[in-house]
Amino acid sequence: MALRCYTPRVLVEVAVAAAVRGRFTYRVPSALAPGVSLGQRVAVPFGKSRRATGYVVGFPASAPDGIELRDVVEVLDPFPPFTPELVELLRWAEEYYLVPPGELLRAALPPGLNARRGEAGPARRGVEYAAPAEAAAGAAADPKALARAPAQRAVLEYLLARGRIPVEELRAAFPKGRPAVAALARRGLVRLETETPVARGALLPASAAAPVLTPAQAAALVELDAAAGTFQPFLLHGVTGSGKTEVYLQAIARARGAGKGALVLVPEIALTPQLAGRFRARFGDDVALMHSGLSDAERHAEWLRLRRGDARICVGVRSAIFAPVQDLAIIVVDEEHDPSFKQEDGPPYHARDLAVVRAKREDAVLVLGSATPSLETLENARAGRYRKLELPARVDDRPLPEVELVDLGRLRRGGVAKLPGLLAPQLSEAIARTLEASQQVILFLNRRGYETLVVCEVCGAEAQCTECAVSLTHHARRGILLCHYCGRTERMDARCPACGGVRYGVGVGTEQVEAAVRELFPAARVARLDRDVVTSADDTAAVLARFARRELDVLVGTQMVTKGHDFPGVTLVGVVLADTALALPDFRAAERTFQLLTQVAGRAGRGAEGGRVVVQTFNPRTPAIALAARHDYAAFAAGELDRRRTVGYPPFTRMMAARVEGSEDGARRSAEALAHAARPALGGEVAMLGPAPAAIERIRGRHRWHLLFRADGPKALFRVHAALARVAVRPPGGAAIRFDMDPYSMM
DNA sequence: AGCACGCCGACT
DNA sequence: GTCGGCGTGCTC
Repeated sequence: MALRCYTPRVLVEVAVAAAVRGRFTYRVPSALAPGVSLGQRVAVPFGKSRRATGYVVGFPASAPDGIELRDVVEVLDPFPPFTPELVELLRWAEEYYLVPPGELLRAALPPGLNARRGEAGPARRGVEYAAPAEAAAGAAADPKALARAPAQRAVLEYLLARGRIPVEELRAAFPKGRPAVAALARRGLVRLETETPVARGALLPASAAAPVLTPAQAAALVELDAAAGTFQPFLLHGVTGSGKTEVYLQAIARARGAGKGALVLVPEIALTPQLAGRFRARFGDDVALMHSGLSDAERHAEWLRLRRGDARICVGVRSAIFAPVQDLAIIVVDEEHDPSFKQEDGPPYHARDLAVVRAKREDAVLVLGSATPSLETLENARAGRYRKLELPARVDDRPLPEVELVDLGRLRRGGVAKLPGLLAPQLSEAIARTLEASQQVILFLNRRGYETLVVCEVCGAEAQCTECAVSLTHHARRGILLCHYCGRTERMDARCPACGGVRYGVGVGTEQVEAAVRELFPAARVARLDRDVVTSADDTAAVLARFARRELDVLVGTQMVTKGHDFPGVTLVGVVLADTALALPDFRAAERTFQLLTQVAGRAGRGAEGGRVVVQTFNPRTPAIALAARHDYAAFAAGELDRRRTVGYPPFTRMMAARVEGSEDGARRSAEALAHAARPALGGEVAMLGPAPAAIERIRGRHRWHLLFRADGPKALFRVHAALARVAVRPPGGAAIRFDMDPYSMM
C-alpha cells in the first residue's frame, strides 16, 4: 500500500530547538515538500497544543514504529540558512559537546535571522531559471488538464508567454506561487535550472598591493600552497610582529584565485577596524565580517552575502566557524591560543577545535597561527599531526623588545610601602623618558576599577555582593561599588555599613593607574581602554584610532590593549602587575600568564625606534614570567608540558565538567546525585574530582557546584555522561546542569 | 521547556 | 473531604 515513491522528503528528521533531547520525525505535506531541504527551519507541532521551531537535520527512510506522525506546519525560510556541510558539522558538534539537538543550529544562526524570519534568497549560488517544458503548451491548451489547479494554470500561462525567466521574477509575479511552480515541475510541465556564474576571483579589485615576503613567510606560503585542496593542518608559529597576517592574506588570495572560499577566525577583541580594514583593502567586498559589533540586521546581511556566494571570505569571531562560506579551501585561526575561541555562555564549543573538524570535512587547509601556541596545538604538532611552520624573526629584522622585571616584593621589603597606582620608580622613570622622546606608552593591567577590594579597618568586614560570593570593586569616578559578576552597584560609603568604621581600598585597577599617570605626568595625554570607558566596538575603535594618530601619549587598559594592534609609536609597554592571572584556580594559569605577557610585550617596538617592556611582579622567578621576559617560548612550553604530563592534565588527558546551578540545597543535592550516578561508570579509567562548590560559590543568588572528570580520551567521558543523563534531565531540587567538554574556565 | 499525571501534607 | 506541593514521564 505504502507508495514509498521516490519523491524524497516525505519524512523529515527535525531537531526541535527546545531543551528536549532528541530528534523527531515529521511528515511533510506535499505542498511544503519542495521547500524542505537540509538545514531548513520549520515550524512543527510539539507536545500538547504547542508549536516549536526546529531544524531539518535528515531525511529518514522510515518512521519509528508505533508513533502517529504529525505534519510540518510551515517552512520558515525561503531557502535553508545552512549548507548541508554545516548541518553535518553542527550535528557532529552537538554530539561532541553534549548539547541537545538543535541548540547549536539555533546558536549558530545570526540573531537577526532567528528573530526576523529568513529573507528571500536563492538556495544555490547562481541564478535559477524557470522555463516551460515541451508538454506545457498542450497541457495549458487542454481545458481539463489543469482545471482544478487555477494557480498552476496561471503560472504556466505566464511562463508560456515569457519563456525562460529567472525564478525571482516568477516569485514577484506570484508571491504565493511557490507550491504551484513546484507542482508544475513535478508534472514535468516546467523546467527549473540553475546557472552557475563564472568565478568571481578575477573580477576583484586588488586595491592594496601585497608586500614582498620575507624568506620565512615565502617558505610558509609555499608549504600552504602545496597542501591546497587537501585537509592539512599547519601550526604557524611566528613571533609577534613576524607578519603572520600577510601569510594569511596571500594564502587566501591563492584560494580565491582558484575560485574557492576562505574563513578567518580571530579573537573577540582583535577584530578591530584595523584588521578588518586590511582584509577589506586586499579583497574588497569579497569579505564578510562577523562580530558582535554588528547590529542584528548587519550580521544577517553578511550571513546572506556568504550564503548566496556574493562574499567568499569570512572574517569573524568564534561563532563565524559556522558561517556559510561556499567551497571552503582554507581556514585560518589567528591567535589560536586565545581563550575567547571557547564559548562559555550558551552551548559550549571550541571554535579552534571545530575548525579542525570543519577543515577535515571540507578538505580545506587549516592554519593555526600564534606567537604562543596553546599546549594542545603544540603537542599536536610535536606528535606530527600538524605541520609546523616557523616565522622566527620580526619583519625588517626588528629585535624583540627588551623586557625588564621589577620585583615588587623586594621593593616592599626595601621599605617602599606604597606605590601610587602601583607604579614603581623604574616604570615611572621609563614613562617619563618615553614621553620626553615624544613616543607612546601602553600600560596593561588586567583589572578594572579603582580598587579591587574595600575593607573596614575597624571590624575587617569586606564589601561583598549580596547576590554573588565575590567582593565588590570600587569604581571611584562613578562613586560606586560594583559587582563584576552580576553588575549590581552600591553607593561607595567611606564608612563601614556594619560598624561605622573607616574603610580603605586594596588592590590596584586600571582606573587608579590612569589617575596616577595623570598626576605624575600632568602634561601627558592619557586615555583608558576597558569595558568601563568603552561600551561598543565603535567606541573602542575610536580610542584606538586616536592613539594610532598619536593624539594620545599613554594608553592604560585591560586585555583590550594587548591584541593585534600595530602602533609604531609605542616604544614602552608597562605591565603594572603580571601576577593577576597566575593566582586563578586553573591548570592553565601559567600558560595564560605567559601568553598575555608575550602578547602585550609584542606591542612594543613595532616601529623603527625599537622598544622596551617593564613588567612588575611579585613572582619574578616563576617560569611563566621569567621565560616570557626572555622571549623563550620553547623553554616555557617544554617545562609546562612536562608538568601537565606529570599531573595528568590536558593535552595529555581529556576533561569534562558538569556544572550545577540552583538553590543552596538543590545545587548540593544535584551535585551529589551526579556523583552517585557517575561512580559506577568511572570504571578505573575516569577520575572524578568533586563534587565541590565552584571557585565562585554563588552568582546572581544561584549556588554553584562543579564536578570534573578526567580520562585518557573522550570515549570514557561520553560513557560517564551517558550514565548521568537521567539525573541531568531533571536534577533534584530544580537545579540546572550543564556539561562542558574540554572545559576552559575552572571558575 | 511545558504540560499532565499521581501521590502525600495542611486548609476553607 | 480537596487544594496544591513537586517528582516522573512524554513530546514525532
